[in-house]
Amino acid sequence: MYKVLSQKFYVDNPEDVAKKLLGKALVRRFDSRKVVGKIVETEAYYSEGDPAFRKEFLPKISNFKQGTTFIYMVHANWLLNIIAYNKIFGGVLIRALEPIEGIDMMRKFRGIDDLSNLTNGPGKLTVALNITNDLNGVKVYDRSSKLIICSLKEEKIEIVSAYRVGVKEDLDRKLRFYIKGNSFVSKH
DNA sequence: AGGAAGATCTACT
DNA sequence: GTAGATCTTCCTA
Repeated sequence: MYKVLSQKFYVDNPEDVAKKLLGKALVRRFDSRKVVGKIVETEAYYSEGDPAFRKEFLPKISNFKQGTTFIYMVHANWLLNIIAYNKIFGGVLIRALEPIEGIDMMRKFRGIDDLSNLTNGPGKLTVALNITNDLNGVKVYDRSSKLIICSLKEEKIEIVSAYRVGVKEDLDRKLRFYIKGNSFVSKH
């Protein structure tokens, strides 16, 4: 049902990968079950010329290949990024999901029932999929990983571009992308 | 030891 | 929808 995207998918500008990831499935595998969400909101970050990029991370991650995860803590939340770049090193922050499968497990991990509040934010979705530090550096293009990204049935979507959320100093470019009309987007 | 960080929750207008 | 408190790890001194 889910087809894993190859590593090539992530060899591209963060900006383009961020757009291409919309509508794809983020799959969290457990021993016998899985939790799946459709990616509905992303943001692109560049390691150069981007004030919002946290340079102090660079020494640790600059050798990360395209298609690996980079997970870090901000304000008591684990945030999930996928390394993606062509020339200039960068990544894509996954900001929101639409729950597809394993919704009961998401509810359990989040400790709440409200479906619309399970995965509509970068820190919420990591809780809902039980993503923490120990999934840092995982290959999302390897089907044996605990976290993978797959294609879903093609759907026609409209992409909205916007300024990034929460960054202290943003660029004069719209690097946040989300699926128009989707109710799981974190901020409209 | 202290501060910063790309967020979330709650309690309001 | 905004404002303020608080969340936890990591980095710098």
